[in-house]
Amino acid sequence: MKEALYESGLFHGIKADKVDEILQTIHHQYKSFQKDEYLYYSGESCEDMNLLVEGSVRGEIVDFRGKVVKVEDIFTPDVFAPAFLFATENNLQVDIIANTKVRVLRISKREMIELLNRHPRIMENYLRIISDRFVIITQKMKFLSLKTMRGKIAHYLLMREKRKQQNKQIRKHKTQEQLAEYFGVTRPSLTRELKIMEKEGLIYLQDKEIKILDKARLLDLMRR
Amino acid sequence: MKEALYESGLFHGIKADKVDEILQTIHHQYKSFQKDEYLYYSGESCEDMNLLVEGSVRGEIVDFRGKVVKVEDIFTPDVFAPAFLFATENNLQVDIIANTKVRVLRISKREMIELLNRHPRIMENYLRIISDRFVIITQKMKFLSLKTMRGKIAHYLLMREKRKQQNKQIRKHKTQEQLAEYFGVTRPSLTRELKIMEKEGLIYLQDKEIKILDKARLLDLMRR
DNA sequence: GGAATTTCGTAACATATCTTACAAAATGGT
DNA sequence: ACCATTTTGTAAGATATGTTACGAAATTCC
Repeated sequence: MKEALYESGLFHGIKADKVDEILQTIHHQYKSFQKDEYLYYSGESCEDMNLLVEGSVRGEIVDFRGKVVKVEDIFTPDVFAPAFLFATENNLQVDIIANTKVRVLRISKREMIELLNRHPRIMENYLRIISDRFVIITQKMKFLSLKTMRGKIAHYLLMREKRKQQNKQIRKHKTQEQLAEYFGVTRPSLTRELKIMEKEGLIYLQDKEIKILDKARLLDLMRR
Repeated sequence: MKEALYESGLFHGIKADKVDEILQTIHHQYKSFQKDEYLYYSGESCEDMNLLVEGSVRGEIVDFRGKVVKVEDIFTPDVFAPAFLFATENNLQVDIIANTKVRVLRISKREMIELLNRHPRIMENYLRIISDRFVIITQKMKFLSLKTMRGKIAHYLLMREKRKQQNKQIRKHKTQEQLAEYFGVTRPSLTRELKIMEKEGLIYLQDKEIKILDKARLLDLMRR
């Protein structure tokens, strides 16, 4: 659990014993949550920095009434909702829900500002964390703005391909059910479209995996 | 033009002569652009902080092929693309285009970090700027994730209402053409839906303005 | 290895939005 | 006040995706 801290983006580039030393100089606390417990409700204001040291949480966008889209999963040892802490309107736009048993390190905004001022490295780290999250959400938005289901499928497949080639984390296989949710469409519609794309020779469905056959035409699909 | 600096979020809470003094200690430059000139292309890496001191720019999301969505307009005296400067993957996801004749203050990343370390107030300001932008884009995403056109119309109208009541900038009337683009639908479809909603007594179309008649039912529409 | 559960394939029909086209109405310039 | 241009209203047919329902195939559990 402590190791999570040392490996976190927040303390990146700072030696373990130095991290301990720094933590002794500031108020902080650990808090635990059960699986499926809400860490924050949408609309609630965020007064603390939250660093996951055990487990994972998800952010879900909520509208005035019901859930709409899962934004993303955050895993140990990442900070979640880094931006809402410092925003003028610091009310969370999302629900934060524990995927598993969870433990977080909490540091108040006031203390956090102190920390950032005293430790240039942590400041740079925190800026990077917020900024990276911003980039991710921008990409997500780009994805949502794709109009057709084909476009989304093509985008998803090509990104996955790209990640594989860069040897980044190869994430586990998603079921069509999960994919459909990710795309914001219904499962039967997704299946239908996938089969049509297969007939057209764009992709190949094998062992519940989706293989790319015609990359060029997939790229073409994303025009609109 | 100088006044823009003093009123900017970046130097908020810092007196004008102090701003001048600070600027003398760090390298910086001013750069001008014509209307419609590209300040940055999507994919280009961002190595400088950019503070608008004259004019306005817009960010446009670009896909592998064509434009998709206008993200937002940035006006003097705001910073644009504040997150990309510090992101690990610091390639811009958007095109930045001059809406008008534009002048920007540029400070390199290295100098910027110096600045943030030396001046706690500027650091807090910069964090707030990034964070606020994050909140805006999250809201935008929330909007995009609304499935039905009715939901989007309802959301838009209710937000506009809210802004009016808070006496925030009352933006100029949008044509149906512009609204349709904003919603990502075609113009005839929007007109049709608006007329139907009018018949149902939800809204009232008068002088090209959309008036709210039944707030409660509009709220209801956003469920899905 | 058989039963229970999950995942996938498919079909018929419903609905929302798009496409294209045209005309009416409003607006702006001179 | 008139003409040119923009904006809005409308309609018919096309297309994409949703809904519901059911069976087949695959996977997991005991």
